[in-house]
Amino acid sequence: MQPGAAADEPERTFIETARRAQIVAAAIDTIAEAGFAGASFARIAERLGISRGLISYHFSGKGDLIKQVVHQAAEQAKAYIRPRILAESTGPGMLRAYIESNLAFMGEHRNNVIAMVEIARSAEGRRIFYGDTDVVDAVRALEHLLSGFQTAGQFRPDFNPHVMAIAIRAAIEAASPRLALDPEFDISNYAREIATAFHLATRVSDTP
Amino acid sequence: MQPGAAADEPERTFIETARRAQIVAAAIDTIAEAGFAGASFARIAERLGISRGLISYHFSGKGDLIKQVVHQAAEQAKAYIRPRILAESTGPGMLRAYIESNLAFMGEHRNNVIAMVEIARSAEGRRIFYGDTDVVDAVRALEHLLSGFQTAGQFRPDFNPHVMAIAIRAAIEAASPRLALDPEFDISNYAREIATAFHLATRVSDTP
Amino acid sequence: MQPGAAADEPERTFIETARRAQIVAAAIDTIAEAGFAGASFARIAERLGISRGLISYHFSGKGDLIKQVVHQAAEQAKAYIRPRILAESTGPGMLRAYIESNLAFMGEHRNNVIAMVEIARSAEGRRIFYGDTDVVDAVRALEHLLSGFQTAGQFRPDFNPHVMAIAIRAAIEAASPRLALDPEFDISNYAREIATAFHLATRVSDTP
Amino acid sequence: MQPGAAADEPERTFIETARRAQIVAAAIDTIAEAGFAGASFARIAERLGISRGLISYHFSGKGDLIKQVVHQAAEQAKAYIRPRILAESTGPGMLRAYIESNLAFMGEHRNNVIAMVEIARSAEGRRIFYGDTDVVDAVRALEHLLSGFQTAGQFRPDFNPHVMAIAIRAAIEAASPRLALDPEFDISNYAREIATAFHLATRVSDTP
DNA sequence: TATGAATGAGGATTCATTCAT
DNA sequence: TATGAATGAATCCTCATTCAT
Repeated sequence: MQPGAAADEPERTFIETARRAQIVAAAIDTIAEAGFAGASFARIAERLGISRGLISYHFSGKGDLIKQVVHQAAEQAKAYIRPRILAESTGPGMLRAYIESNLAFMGEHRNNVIAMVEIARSAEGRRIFYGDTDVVDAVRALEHLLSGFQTAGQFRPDFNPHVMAIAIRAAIEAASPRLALDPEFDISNYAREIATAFHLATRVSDTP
Repeated sequence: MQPGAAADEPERTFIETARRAQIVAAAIDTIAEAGFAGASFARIAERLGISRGLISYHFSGKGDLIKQVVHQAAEQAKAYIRPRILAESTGPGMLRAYIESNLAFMGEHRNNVIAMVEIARSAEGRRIFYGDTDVVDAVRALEHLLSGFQTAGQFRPDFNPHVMAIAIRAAIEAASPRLALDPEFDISNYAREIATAFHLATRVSDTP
Repeated sequence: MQPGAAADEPERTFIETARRAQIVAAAIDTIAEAGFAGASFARIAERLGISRGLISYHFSGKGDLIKQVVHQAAEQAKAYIRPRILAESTGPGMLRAYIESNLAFMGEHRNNVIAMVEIARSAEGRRIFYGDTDVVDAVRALEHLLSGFQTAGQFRPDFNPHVMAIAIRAAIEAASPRLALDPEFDISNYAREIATAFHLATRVSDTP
Repeated sequence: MQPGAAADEPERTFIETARRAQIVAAAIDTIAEAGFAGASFARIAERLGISRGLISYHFSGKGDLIKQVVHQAAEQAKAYIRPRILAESTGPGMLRAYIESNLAFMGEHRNNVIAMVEIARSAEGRRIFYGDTDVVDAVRALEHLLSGFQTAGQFRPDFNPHVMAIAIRAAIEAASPRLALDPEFDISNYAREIATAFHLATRVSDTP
């Protein structure tokens, strides 16, 4: 959850930065459309009307491009979600904000999220990020949130925060294929339902 | 949920049936091991010590093989899970049985489940099953269970059964990568936690 | 210098054996013609009128093919040269036989030798054979011959067998590019001259 | 053997001359390190911290650059070797000086020599110099030396100077890969041994 | 039934080169 | 002078599929 900055990034021209972003964006759309395995350099390049070689020119390899895809998508997601969580003060409020802002972001940036999920799910994608923190972070940060406020007494004390975090992330990510396939899928309703479900699953029990 | 037999299946010799089952089993293990994209005919054939061509001989294409993989895996899962659900009489009991038997089956047949999830998640796999019922069935059957007993007053009346079914399936399927990657993952504990969480999320509210 | 046999060679069909030999032969000619770097699968395949993929089908990679090229060429060379050396009884006789039979073989199998030298000289080729014995053997075997008969008093005692072996091999291999480029190059005359030169360079000094 | 200047060389600014020399030097080191095939413009440019394009700007093509590499290396070698030969008065003295100064230069300018040999050996390199005099010169000059003093009665009359020159050059050049690969290779000892060997091979026979 | 031979498309990547700036 | 952006050809390799045997 550390803010984006990496000290040793190579300096880049304006044009290069633009091209890289453009290619990353095209990669995101291509992955969302054709899946991770279907997102060949050829298809990405075709979408932009550039040569395959140019992608290799700007990225040191397929793995590099994929990493940038995830990085870019993750940064955007964090920028969207974090303030909405921090605007809340209670654990349950934050949990609801977490779920709803995650899904709201997904609704507004379908492809970003579809691409991330697609990458995370593919075996090759997991190989690229083997040992990388960025990916597991999503679950871990949520787990911390849960266990923190559980200790503070704002959540039911007898659930396993790790398991609960997995379940919540799974429910969020499950929206992704529906978004992609079902044009009538109502994501804000989905968000409300999920938030309520996990509110009930985590609240301190009401009877003494 | 109709039992395996389709009317227009071609007649098969004993040997052919055996070979097909053998190849499907090898495909399951290969997918579980190397991922969907990594499960080439070459690798599957190598595992069995047969020629690549033989797979093409027995299956009309890769899509056909994948369909059989899912079919075979799904049949086994149903055979395991259904009686355990039907042994229960109440809605909450059935829900708990659904969750726990699903995860128990996953624990005992890792590869079957990993393969199914791997296929369901891959874009190419989804393309193969586009419009196919087998895959959506898992969610739909659960949804029927929920809405049936919701009508009967055994579940909280104000949740959307479709959304809840998605969330439950997602939580169950999320166990798959953990099973594959984390050898210390305790699936029976995970099952208990998930069952409890969704029990709380679906029970009729206790306060008037 | 151990005879060809490798115990664990995979069994091969008649056709496969033939194809492999054919491809190796085409590779030899292509290397001789276009150099190591110029011997792409495409060019080799084109020469045979087969597809590029077929070469990949029969050989596990470029390195594998190159190894077979060297192996095949080396076996033929050994089969030609060894009996001619062993037919001699004295050190000087063997040395002359070594030089002359090497060069005679080169004259009769230009491409074989050109290919071997080309491979041995290219950086990539050396990478493939890094640590391999087959290649250094040529110098080492000669060195043993020299030092053996030097000890026996049949060669001048005060030369370094290793250095001398290098020089002799170099003189032999130097014929290769001439063979390739100069159609008028008289290799048997070259052989005689070289044999004489190194006879003089290695004989026990005639004056007491 | 004509001194460097060609009449129709284009005029060059100081900077251009410096850059060209710098690039040629980098090319030499790169070839020595990565082999001829491995010496791409990319690697050469990287070593200097300049752009690939700049090399294309200064040289009309890869062939041009390679020619300059050989030219520059050859000039340096000649400047080192010639005076050492001319300091001798007898044929055998000159031959020994030729061999020893060649090898001494190689010891002191490994990369120069390795690069030259690497180029001369590669098929692509030979293609570039097809019909070029610079390369054959090395052999031809030595051949003149041998035949001149042979006529003068200072060398054995019955050897073929052309063949002998080839053998001597080959022995000298054979040191190059050893220099590159074997850090313990003792080149001055090698030089002495070779010089002695060819002294014996070329001297007028001592017995009437 | 099963094999092994063969294809051809498509994969990422590297390369020398060109050109506007 | 020099750069950096871009190209297109060429590299090896893997894949699913076909077909004669």
